[in-house]
Amino acid sequence: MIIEERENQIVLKEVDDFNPVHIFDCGQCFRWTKENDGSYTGVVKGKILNVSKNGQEIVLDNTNLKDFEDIWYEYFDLARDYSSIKKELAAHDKNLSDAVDFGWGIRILQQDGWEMLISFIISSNNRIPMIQRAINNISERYGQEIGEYKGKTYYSFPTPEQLSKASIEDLRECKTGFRDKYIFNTTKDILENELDIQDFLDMDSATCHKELMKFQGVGAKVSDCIALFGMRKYDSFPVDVWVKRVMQEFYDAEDMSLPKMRKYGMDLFGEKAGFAQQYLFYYVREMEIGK
DNA sequence: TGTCAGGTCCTCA
DNA sequence: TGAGGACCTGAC
Repeated sequence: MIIEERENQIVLKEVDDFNPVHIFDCGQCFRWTKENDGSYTGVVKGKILNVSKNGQEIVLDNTNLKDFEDIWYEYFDLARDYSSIKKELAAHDKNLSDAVDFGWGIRILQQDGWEMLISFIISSNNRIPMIQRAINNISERYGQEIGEYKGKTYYSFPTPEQLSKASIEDLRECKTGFRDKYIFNTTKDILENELDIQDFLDMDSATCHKELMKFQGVGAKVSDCIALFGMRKYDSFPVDVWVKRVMQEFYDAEDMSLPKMRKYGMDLFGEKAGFAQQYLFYYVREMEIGK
């Protein structure tokens, strides 16, 4: 990978496994919006970034070399060799190989654990546009104004302290629905017990999964998503309706319960279960396989 | 008008 | 343990 600094931009050349569409549309994040020109704009760590693919180049707009080194290199997981991961997964079986070919540019973003916790609580029994809207409402009301980009104002995701200013009714007004009390209680839980989200990153996967489920509104699936996308637990295997479908279509899994399906997937793909899940999930959802 | 969506919680056996 | 129902919301 070659890194080139231009005016207010960083350009990445010769990146093998990086496609903004795959990365931002594979269901791992909710705060990147697609612009009319096909690029994506989002907010991370108080910075607004726009990402586009121009031929073989990846263009990161509205940034500089320092922020690239401090934030974006880690956020986009650029130290990881996705080619070798894909090679290993593709060798596992034909279906996974097809899924990897289809979503070749997926990378698992290293997102903020606290933001993932609240975001995936909102995701339960919900649709993606509604999830995005609720998170945006929360950010606009309780986060901090970051600035403008191409005429639009952007806000940071609120800290636990900032979000604690919201009542259950306030959260309902943000269109979180019946999850309002889950968010309220989880936020209160963190502040009152002085829980540090960073501690979850140091836990082993099983402990992390179990501890996350102690928060109200966090069941097995949501816990796995938070662990995978916010806590670097790459052996997590979130099982939702889509993954259940793919396991039955591709892997002869019988109609088993979700906890059993979770174990089935973790046993099947081992320490790379999270990566396998992402390629499979993106593949079946885009192709609407098994629906 | 009824169903359904990237689940979780609660209740009851 | 496991099954069954309720649950905000809004798009079809």
